[in-house]
Amino acid sequence: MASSMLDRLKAGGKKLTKPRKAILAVLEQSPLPITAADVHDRLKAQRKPADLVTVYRNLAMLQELGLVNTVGLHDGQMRYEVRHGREHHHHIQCRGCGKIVDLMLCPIKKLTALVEAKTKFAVDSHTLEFFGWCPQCR
Amino acid sequence: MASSMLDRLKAGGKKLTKPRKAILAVLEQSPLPITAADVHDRLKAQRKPADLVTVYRNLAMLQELGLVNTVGLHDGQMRYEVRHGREHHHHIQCRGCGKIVDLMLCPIKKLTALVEAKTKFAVDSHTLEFFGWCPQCR
DNA sequence: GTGTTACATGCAAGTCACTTGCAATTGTAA
DNA sequence: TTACAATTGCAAGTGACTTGCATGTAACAC
Repeated sequence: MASSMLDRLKAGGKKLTKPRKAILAVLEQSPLPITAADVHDRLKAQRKPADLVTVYRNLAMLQELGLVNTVGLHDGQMRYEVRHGREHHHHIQCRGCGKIVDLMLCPIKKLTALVEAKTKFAVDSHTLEFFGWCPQCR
Repeated sequence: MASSMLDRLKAGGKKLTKPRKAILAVLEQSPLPITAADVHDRLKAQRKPADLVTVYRNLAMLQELGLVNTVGLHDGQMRYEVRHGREHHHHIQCRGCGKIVDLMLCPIKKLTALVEAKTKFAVDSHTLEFFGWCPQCR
């Protein structure tokens, strides 16, 4: 696990419990954003089961500390991905099979100043997700 | 109500019931996307109450016919806005008070071809929402 | 090591947005 | 006016996520 993550946990007064370490490991092993239920299932598969509530609480905590990003794809559940060492990016999801692919691009940075000028808001984040049909499903 | 909406309903074999007309009117009167609960409340305020289930079913139907857009802002509920006569656009929401403002811009069209080339997906839609702090809340 | 304590966990129950089953109602077109 | 399919309202169900609370356990001091 990246030591920066351990440092951030320590700085937040968080303990390194067994379930917590297992949850972090699952997140780090996943190249794509996954749901709380996914994390729960993988913990069970690895014979390190933790309560789904514990998963939810840890994901919320990691998000507050800025260690994970959330990805909402409008299918009624949040997905989570570790932030550490990864560039800001977006995703595309297939409407057929649900497959998610990373898109290592973001055209929004240049736009933020324009949005701020138009709205007088202080913009602090944005979401951008694409939907369509993957090669297998179209 | 825009006659195109009536035409589309008719073409879809839909009846023009009283609750349905009232729901459409509420949507058309709202300049910003609103939730099913919002629609339900406004119907009650207008003395044209309809069951929340009826609201949900009509919103789903209108979305299928392409007469309304859905807007997901990651607060656990969908919002709906009529499509008729409005350009494709996005939104910004205040993290403090929840206020939503229309952003009449979209930088994504030009990007779609690039995304399709990179992923081999057939892109058919995208979501883009901004979050920040409005002038009153920051 | 032992003790202390604040943070964490697991279970049960609760919440909230949304959906489904079904009997009763109502547009619509013949 | 009749007939039938679409629609509605109510009740109950679903699924993601949250909260309350008693028990468990890192982490730090001794």
